[in-house]
Amino acid sequence: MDYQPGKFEAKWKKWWEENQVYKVSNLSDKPKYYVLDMFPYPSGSGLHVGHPLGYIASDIYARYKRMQGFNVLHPMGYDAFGLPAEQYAIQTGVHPAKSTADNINRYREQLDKIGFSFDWSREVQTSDPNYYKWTQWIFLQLFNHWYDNQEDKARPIGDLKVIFEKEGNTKIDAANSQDDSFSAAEWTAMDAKSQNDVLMNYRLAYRKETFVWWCEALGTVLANDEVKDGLSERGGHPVERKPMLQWSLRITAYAQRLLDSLQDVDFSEAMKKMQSNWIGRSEGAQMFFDLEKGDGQIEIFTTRPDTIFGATFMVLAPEHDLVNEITTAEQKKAIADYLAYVNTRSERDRMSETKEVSGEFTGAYAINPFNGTKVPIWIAEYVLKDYGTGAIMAVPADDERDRRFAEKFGLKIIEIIDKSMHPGATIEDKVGKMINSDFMDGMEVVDAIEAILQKMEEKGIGKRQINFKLRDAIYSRQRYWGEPFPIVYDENGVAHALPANELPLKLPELDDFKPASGAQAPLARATDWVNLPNGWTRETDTMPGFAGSSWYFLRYMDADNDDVFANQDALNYWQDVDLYVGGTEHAVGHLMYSRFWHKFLYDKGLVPTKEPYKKLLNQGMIQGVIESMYMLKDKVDGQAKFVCASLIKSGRYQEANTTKIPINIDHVENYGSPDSFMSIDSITKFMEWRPEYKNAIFEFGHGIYHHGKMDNRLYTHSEVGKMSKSKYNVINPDDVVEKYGADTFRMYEMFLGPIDQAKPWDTNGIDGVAKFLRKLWGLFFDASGAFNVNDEAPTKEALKSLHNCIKKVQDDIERFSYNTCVSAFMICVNELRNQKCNNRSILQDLVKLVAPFAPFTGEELWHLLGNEGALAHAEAPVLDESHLVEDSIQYPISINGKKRDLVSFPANASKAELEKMALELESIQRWLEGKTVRKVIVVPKRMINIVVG
RNA sequence: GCCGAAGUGGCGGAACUGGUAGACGCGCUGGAUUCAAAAUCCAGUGGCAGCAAUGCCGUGUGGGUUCGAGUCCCACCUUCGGUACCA
Repeated sequence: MDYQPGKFEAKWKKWWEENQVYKVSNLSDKPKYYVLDMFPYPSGSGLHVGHPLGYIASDIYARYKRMQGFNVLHPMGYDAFGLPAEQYAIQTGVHPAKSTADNINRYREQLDKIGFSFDWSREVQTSDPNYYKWTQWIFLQLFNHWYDNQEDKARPIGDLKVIFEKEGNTKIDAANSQDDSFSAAEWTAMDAKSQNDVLMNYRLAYRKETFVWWCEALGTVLANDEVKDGLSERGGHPVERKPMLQWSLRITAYAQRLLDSLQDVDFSEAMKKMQSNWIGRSEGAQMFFDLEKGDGQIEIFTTRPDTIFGATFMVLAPEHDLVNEITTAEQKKAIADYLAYVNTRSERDRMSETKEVSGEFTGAYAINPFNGTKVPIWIAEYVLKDYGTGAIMAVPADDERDRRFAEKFGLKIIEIIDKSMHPGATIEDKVGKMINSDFMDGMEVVDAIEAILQKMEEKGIGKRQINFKLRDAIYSRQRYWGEPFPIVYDENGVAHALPANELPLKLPELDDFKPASGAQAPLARATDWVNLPNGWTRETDTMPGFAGSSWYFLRYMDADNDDVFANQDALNYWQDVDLYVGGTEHAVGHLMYSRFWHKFLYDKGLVPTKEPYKKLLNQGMIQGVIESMYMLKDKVDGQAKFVCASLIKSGRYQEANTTKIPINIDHVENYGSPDSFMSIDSITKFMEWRPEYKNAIFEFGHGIYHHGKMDNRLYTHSEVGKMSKSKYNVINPDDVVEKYGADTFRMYEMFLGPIDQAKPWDTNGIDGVAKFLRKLWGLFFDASGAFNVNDEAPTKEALKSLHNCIKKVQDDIERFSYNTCVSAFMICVNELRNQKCNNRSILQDLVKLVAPFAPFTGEELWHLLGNEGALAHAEAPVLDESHLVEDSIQYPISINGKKRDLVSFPANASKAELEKMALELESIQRWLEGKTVRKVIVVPKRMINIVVG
């Protein structure tokens, strides 16, 4: 019988489901193992060939561990809230819940076809009220806690009230955004609203007017990690800095712990680096500069307090609070003009022109606390409101930006470090001898830093401080399709938590999902829902995408629980995720947030581990080949004709031959000459640049691609890039599964290369894997096509082939080297074929060994062999090294490191014997003529090297 | 700029702790089978020279360490990913 996976895949899929083969219990004597995938956002375009890569890798590991005797939790779910569904709703009126459900069904169908061993009874959907009930609940816990820096953990907000009553806020060391200090008496004298306003500045989930990234096109604010290069990560729309009243999460309270425990997790170095850069810890000093006039002070942060004698001016961020106050009458206009200029500039402008310096003098001066010199105070864009204190002391002698600024505006530069002993050293290297620096003169930089810190503390001018780049996470989104905040406001605008028994607070029904007027979220339209009978109102913003994904892995442990987010027995059994598989794109978003939530829950005693993920495996992206756009140089009917190769290649050219498709224009950007080739992306840009081409049409050439030859008027270009709908290079796994079978698809994705490497999808090689599965199948059948295995004792050579394979595959699975596993299988099957092996015990072990990679084929053969239960729960074959023992070993023999012969010697030969035998070889003798043997290196079982001179 | 990863045949990639470079697969070439094609099977396949045995050269570039380097060290080049007026 031929290998026809289509004939049995559906059967086993059904059988697995009916027998709940992959359902896993929280009660087991076996050791636990938790294999998790980053759950997908169910987009409208379905899965492409890149999505399953990680899922296949994790599934192989889950199946492998299961057969090794572990109780394996391997769940799947959907990150179901999100912007695309909402935008689709705005365009079409289809409710996001409906389109999301449709997409989920499609995803499920696609996933099922690939044969994953997910326990679907634990499925979660973040948009399900039974799930987001607990997202809201955890949010309220954050709302009801503050962070005690002394104890280094979160504590209930009630504790803080007690502290304030006793001693005000002057002694407590808490993570906060409270500007003013107050005594116990002042606290007691405050009215309820003022007290609540103060408490808000200590909560781990707090509401405050802050500068946020506002995206006009999306009609919502975005978090730091959702903004890239001044554009929104989703959609690539411009964003601007804007002060708004928003909810935030005080992730900064956990900055140090998030950094420290990176040491305890098994993430790639690159991933750790990315996270620690994002956290951005820097050690330095906080210092105060008195203003020349009045009794105000400017607070600055610097990592180089030693350079203070070179501080010849100061710079404030344009948005700094003091700017207005200190600007002198004669500079008022200049400063106002500069601020106006700053306002006209988009974030993108600001980022793209970092070489261009701009700024303005406030007219005011500050006093250098060490030598009493008067230094002018400027404002400039290059100082950021967000970082440090939004103010710096500028040391033009040793800071690149300060120097550029000083040079442009003719400010004084005082050299303070003699780096003549260290040519090429930069300020980062912290080397050199101090000069012009009073008591520090002659000191090495590192000693100077310590000396000035001490002096500073003595004089009370400043103190040591640690600063982080990490910002608090903006947690409000002006959207419909997200978790509603379980928050209501009283008539004074004070935020109150909904009582737990009112959770989940469900999303109200709407038929218009567009943002309401101003920066109001769509929910503001649901007036019945917003306005409560007692005159209170609900929060109308919703939570961001990372809310639901910050804790979903915990819900899988106990997915149906209505009383708690997951019960303690389940949490204590499953503990944490042993293996987490997903893409690097979540390095600073999801992974940071979920680590933060986990640590908070740990502080509360609600989870047993400090970190959620023990090991992280990043799968590389499967890329598509982006084919160029060809362009005919001449015009037809007054219109330029464009030919898109990717459409031809994707097989849609037939339809395209007869259809003319207008080009979509959504980018505005100049593009070069139309005579050169263009990528499909750039064509849209080009069209905008040259509107006369606006009505040009796609024409799909035929005959061009098939013959591998280009019309000489056409230009071609192809590159590797992201697989995406807009690039017409998406490969649908369904088609591959349809054509070759799920197991071929699975194995081919693994065979493509190392799992963590990005690689372009290339269907060309898939035949090799398909052939392999046919050969494997063929071992079980005779020439007439009848199932035929024998029960005799296996031959020595068959055992050797099998156990070689077991050894290699088990080693390689452990180090996630799946591509080499596949080649080990190929080698084994080729050998068994040559041996004409159809021995039952050999083949049965082989089936068990390939089972994690090829579950459908494995299951079919397993049952053909007469087994009853599910292959997934069979025991993995056990390696017996005794089958691998060799009588003789092939030794490469080298002269001076160059291989000259390859000879087989007995495996048990001693070093001396090997040396003697090697030297006596005729093939070696001829190289030794007239030379002296100086040394012979023998590495038993490896090689022999003869050194002559 | 800074941080990280990677450069190996025509292609995807192997070589785990320094020890036979190119496993396995694709592609290609020749052959078998076939009326023919597909599929299948067999053989070959890093480059150069040679009928061959064999020799020389070969892991981005240049140097070094070593009996021996794709692997270790130094300098550089290229590509990809992250990040960027972070004081």
